[in-house]
Amino acid sequence: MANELDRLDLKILDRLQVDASESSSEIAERVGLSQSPCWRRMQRLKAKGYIKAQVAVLDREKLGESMYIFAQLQMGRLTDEERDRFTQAIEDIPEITEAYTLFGEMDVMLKVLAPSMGWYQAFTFRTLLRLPGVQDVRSTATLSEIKCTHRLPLPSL
Amino acid sequence: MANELDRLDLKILDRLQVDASESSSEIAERVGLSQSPCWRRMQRLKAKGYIKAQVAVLDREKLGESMYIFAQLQMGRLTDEERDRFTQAIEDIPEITEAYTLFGEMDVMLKVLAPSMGWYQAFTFRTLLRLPGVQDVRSTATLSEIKCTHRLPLPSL
DNA sequence: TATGAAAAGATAATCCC
DNA sequence: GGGATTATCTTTTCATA
Repeated sequence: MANELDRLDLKILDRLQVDASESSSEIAERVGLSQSPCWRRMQRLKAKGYIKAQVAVLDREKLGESMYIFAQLQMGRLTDEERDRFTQAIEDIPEITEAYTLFGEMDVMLKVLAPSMGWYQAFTFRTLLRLPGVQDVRSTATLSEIKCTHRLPLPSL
Repeated sequence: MANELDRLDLKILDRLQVDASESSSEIAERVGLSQSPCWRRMQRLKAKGYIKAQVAVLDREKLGESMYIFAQLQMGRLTDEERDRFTQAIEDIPEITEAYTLFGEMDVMLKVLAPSMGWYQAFTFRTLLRLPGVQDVRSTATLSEIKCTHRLPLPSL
């Protein structure tokens, strides 16, 4: 991380992870600083890239029936060009919300937000299995959500 | 979803998913509205719960070495009380960023942000396997991140 | 009922210490 | 880093269609 962050910076980052709609004075008070230095730190944290974005978290259930499905892909050997097309395809499909390469026998883990089982069935055959290099898809549907956050645990708080 | 949302509301929600730091005038311009009706819609979307929170997205890599690991848990039968303790424990462990109950033979999928393999080894034996009802843990480590977002695909945009 | 315009209030951003 | 000032944006009110 390059320790250019002190405890106050970490406190600020963690507050922003929880609620980024607070004013700089409110955050300042929470972390024990006055408004202007706190604001300066926030600007610095954005400029240095520690804060990548500020986004609204929507209520998935209120926006319609949908379920997360984990899909593990087994991949064949890919040329650089195919790998780029694969990556780009994943970027371009909004229902794929996360994608990771894996250790072990399956090669890629996807998290897919599926509007329905029928949709996912078609998605598997018409989309996933046609992506460059995809040889096999193993899917695990989720039943319910226990926890879902993007808050990163910050060291030494 | 109860169609109390029109296309403008969905456009606003999607903008906020991408960048919630924009002013209401900027968002108004993007969706083709003037500032005050746009602002009122945003308020309504918050009040009705479509917008759950507004958070900063941090750069995980800049904040130190870490890797996501997917852990699939096989669970035994749980009493209601044990289930509550299990759920609470998951809530309380910040390194567990997501948790879902599953269809199929494994019962729970966790996404864990591990600072290191050594940490995860200890976490498996000292924490996961001691949670109420946990009988077996199968872990899949990720090698690299291809995509990671919380942006929900919104219908009819 | 929804919109637009405009005033009042709060916040962000800058300056100086 | 803190305090005070200015610029900007948010939020409320009011008039209009």
